[in-house]
Amino acid sequence: MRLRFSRADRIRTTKEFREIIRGGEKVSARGLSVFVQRRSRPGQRFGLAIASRLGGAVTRNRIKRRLREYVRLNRAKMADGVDLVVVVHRDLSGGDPETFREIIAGLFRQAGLLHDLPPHYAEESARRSRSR
RNA sequence: GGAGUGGGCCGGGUGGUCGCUCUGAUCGCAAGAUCGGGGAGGAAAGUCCGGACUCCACAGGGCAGGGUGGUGGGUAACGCCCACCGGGGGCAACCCCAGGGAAAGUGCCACAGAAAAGAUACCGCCACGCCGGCAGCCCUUGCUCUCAUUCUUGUUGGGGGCUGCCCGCGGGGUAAGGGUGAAAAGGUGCGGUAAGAGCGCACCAGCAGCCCGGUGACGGGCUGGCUUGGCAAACCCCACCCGGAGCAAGGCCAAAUAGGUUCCGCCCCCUUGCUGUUUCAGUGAGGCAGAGAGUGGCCCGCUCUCGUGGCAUGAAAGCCAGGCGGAACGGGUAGGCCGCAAGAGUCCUGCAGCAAUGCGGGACCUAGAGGAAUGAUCACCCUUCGCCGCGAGGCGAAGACAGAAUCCGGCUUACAGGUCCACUCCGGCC
RNA sequence: UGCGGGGUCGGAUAACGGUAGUCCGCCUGACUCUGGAUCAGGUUGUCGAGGUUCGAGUCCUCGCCCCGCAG
Repeated sequence: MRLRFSRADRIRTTKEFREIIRGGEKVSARGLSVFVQRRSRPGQRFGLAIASRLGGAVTRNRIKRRLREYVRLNRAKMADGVDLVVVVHRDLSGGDPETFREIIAGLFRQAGLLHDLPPHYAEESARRSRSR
């Protein structure tokens, strides 16, 4: 499986965001929240939201890009048939990428979305499958 | 070499892998795939000004409101830029200035001070007049000294006059002085005067007129009368500018649901009492074929409601209104597409101009997202710092401010570090 | 995108352009066996940078931050 994350995989309208946040199940940990709405159709869709008081456009974009990169590399191991909205309330732009990944993986595992291996194994297997 | 002033440029590089997005070609019914190409900034920022563009409004002008404010030029326009003038700062290069009007009017100037602006004001100074006191001199008179005396001496006895000084009062002159204040009625000096005063004179500051230079702000010279506090980023006056809203502008396509307009169809049957009374209409009761609602798990049953109203007519047809069902049309919401990337464009260059800039010539095409792309990772190099090492070098860390959202011209603010040019001052050497 | 309002001690809130107050808090002392209450004294502030003015919390310009409104 190719590791992609394109426009069709994103939640793109205010109405859908509101629906998922209103009706979804909420799990929070370490400055992050995720709202989960289960769907009957297959596939996952993600909406990423960064609180505007966390900083300027540069820091918010940095957080969002890191988050998106994590989702791109790891969504194959995550539950199917869900819509997710991930909300960031804390500035995670500092610090090294490894701890950032651990924080997100912890949240997803707590929400019961990530059934698989710990994150560094996931990284490792991803790299192996790439080189293969 | 040191210190500084003004201006320009850059602001990590190369390669590999995995992605995102736009686009060209090919393949594919489509989803998409393959190959090729493009993909943040000097401030993209703040949104402080000015335009382009779009829609609305509009005969012309004014008021209100807002903005700008030395002069000349540049520009599509500006609160921007250039040059110059005036003022201020710096030894200098150079920098800073909302820099029109205070004699149109209103207002304010705390504390202190006589007074903060109408100087008929207060204190003071000055001469004059009056009252009083003191001192000196003179006149007169009493007493005394003396044997005596009109003389002389003495007298802190009385009266009068003159002069000087002092206190008070009166009506005048004066604006020199008043030490407070951020600021004091042009300043300094000489003359002058009862005392004084631009009262007169010289210089300085300022004002007005004339002449000369300059497009002009203004500068220089001469002459004159002697003179006007500050604040307009207080109200205000003057000159000039401004129609309003904004790409979520605006245009096109266009579901579902509700509503609008038009058209078509349907709005009933049986028995019987009463009223008008030919059919028929109204009204009441029943039948229970039909529709709807409620109830019971369903068929079915039970209960309730509906099964038109008006005009017109001898009557029907008809017309108007209403209800139900169906079709079409238009507006419009979600959503989609356009607006939206060839432009006051970028680079090189000639001419005009002190310059801003203008007029030409040549070459080039350079982001286009929309809950919002431009990222992640690895290796090598570059810069800086720390540690180790005598050293060559090794290890580790860091690499500014910041992210397009219709576009453009400015302003302002943020910014590690690097680099280039011109100029000024100081020191040294030749 | 276009508007509007506002930043004053630790908190709340006043102040014509003229000495920055008031309440709560905090500290010290008095009172009390101690604490509380009470009384007296003290502490700390105009969002930042420029400008106008003799003088700025107040007026002007620029910046920073907060809150709100409209589509």
